[in-house]
Amino acid sequence: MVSKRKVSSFVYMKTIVNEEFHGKQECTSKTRNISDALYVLNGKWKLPLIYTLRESPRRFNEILKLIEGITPKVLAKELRDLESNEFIVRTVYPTTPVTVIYETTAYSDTLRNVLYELDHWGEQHREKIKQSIRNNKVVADKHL
Amino acid sequence: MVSKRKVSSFVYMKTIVNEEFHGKQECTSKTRNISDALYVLNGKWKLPLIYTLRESPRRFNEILKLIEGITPKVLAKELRDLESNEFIVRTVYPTTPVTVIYETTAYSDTLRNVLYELDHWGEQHREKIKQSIRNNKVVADKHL
DNA sequence: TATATTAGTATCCTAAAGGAAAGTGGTTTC
DNA sequence: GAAACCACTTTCCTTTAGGATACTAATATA
Repeated sequence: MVSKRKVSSFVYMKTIVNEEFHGKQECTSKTRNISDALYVLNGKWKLPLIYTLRESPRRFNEILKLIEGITPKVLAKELRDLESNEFIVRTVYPTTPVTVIYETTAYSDTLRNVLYELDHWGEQHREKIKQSIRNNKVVADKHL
Repeated sequence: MVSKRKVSSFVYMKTIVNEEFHGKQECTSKTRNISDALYVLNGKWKLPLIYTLRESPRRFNEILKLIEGITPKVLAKELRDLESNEFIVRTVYPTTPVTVIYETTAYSDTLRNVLYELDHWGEQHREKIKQSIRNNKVVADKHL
């Protein structure tokens, strides 16, 4: 009845593959965790996508309207990436027209605190930028 | 809105639930914070850099050795970016040869929780990946 | 027959990120 | 006079991210 796309499991992590890279060096071990996290989460869309899909499972065109500015090509690619890293699951229901539901896995729940802190920080950051603009300081920002 | 399409009751339910409990306006405003945060923090180096500079003020060549893989050109650019966003301060001491110290501002301290959660998540993520490799779940990838 | 809907692809393109390798200028030490 | 140190800069190059626009197949509705 429903079909799920076959995915080739995880992407190797650069830091694991390149053992000579991080390895036993004490100095880099402190930033290694953050670099590893960024390696799978980096980019403009992945975290916002996980955030909205964690709120609720959604369909392709629904996400397109929800995530402001994303194009179908980019969305399809990001969803494939997230699926291959087991953050989301794609399920096809054979309705007419077809229905495809994307929903987060339990693994996405481990990002809960990361998302919460980024959400919180982003909000106060925008407030700071607004304040800077009022004080005639010029700082680049995305939303006004 | 209720769809006239013939869908399984499962999907039909979800669509209604989505519309009633997760309005579109609300959702986009929530991902906006995260997008705003990513706008200034995105990239391979910024968060690892803030992390190490929050540990201790450091000199240019010191950072170069500490952050594995970064080149002087990229480091100089990233430091300029972080400075312009008021995450760090650059101070020149007229020694011979010249000494340049980079240190974080109080504003970088607002990223404390974000960094802590990313650090924590990255560590457990790497453990998960290692486990997957031991279980032979991983298929070859371009980074090999 | 014409149109709409679904979940995407296909093509083409630009800008930005990132990287390798060498060089710079001022000063001090050997 | 040569070499080394520091904090970068310069040049050239490749890769990746992201975006605009158009298009597809299958079905259903008007």
